[in-house]
Amino acid sequence: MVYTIGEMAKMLNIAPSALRFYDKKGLLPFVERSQGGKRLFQEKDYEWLHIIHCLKNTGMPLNDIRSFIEMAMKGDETIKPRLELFIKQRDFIRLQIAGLQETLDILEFKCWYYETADAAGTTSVPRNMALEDIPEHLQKTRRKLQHLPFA
Amino acid sequence: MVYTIGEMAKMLNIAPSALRFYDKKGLLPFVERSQGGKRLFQEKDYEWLHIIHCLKNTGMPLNDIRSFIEMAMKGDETIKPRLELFIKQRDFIRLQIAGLQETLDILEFKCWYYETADAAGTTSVPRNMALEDIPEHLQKTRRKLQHLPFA
DNA sequence: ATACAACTTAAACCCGAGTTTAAGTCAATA
DNA sequence: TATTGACTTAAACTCGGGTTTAAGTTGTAT
Repeated sequence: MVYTIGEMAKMLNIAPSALRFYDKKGLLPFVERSQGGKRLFQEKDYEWLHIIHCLKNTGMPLNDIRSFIEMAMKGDETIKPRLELFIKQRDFIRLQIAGLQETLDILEFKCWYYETADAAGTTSVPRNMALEDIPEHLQKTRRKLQHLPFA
Repeated sequence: MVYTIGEMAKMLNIAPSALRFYDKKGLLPFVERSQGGKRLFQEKDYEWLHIIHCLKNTGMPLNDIRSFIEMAMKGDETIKPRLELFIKQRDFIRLQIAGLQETLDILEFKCWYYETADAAGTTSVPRNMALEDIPEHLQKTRRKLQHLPFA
């Protein structure tokens, strides 16, 4: 079963122009062409594109994805660099999650803050609330935010 | 205590040009000027900038941050829109974290996969390994990745 | 008073990640 | 065979988020 670029784009739920763009950037060296020059996507290409999608989800730049694809197509001699690339990306994602978790703590505090302010009609109520009157799971964040003002 | 743009930039560990850029985009309406037109950053402005930094960390676009700053400066009449903005951003971050967690699972599987391939000298070893021989915490991800090829 | 570093602005430039446009080709159907 | 819709390319454009450059000003130290 082969697919045109439009069909494949629909299956992936992205624009055909994005696929052409990836191809131009060297991310799709595996895609074959018809006599007339049209791209012919195979089943296996869908899997490649799925991998590309995953890597994109991790925030990996297109250039790095291209390197990975090139390496992966070379076979077993490139196991080590591929491993290193994934380790780097894994560590990067761990950091990203940790950062977002801190941010989420702050946002949850802010939500409580403004819900309380909304109920009271003024931000002075949550702003001046004693630490022990604040919901327990927010107290740690509140202490971290000590040095911050109202906002 | 007031600071010049250069001092403030150093405290925040960003380029002065970034601060001017934020100012131009309307993110710093609170910053005052000297007679000569130089920006004078106050202690409280550091706190504002800290908030901006947090919001940027959440992936909030500068335009949304500007709205937030404008609202926050207006006082109690804008409690509700600020609350809504934070709820929106909190939910967005929750989704972002969930997505990254899935991605991390995949990357951890890939790291194991290539470590095993590296030890064996070929990807065929992890590729053809029976599900029950795979480390337990990776089995779920492996099942999810069933439909994928080698890579 | 002058030099000098650090500031000011507007405008141009850069980057990644695409989208849009223009001009042309392919191939299935009427 | 002519039309039509989906494809092709190169090049221009977009957008967010800045950085760089050029020309000029401030204000402090000598």
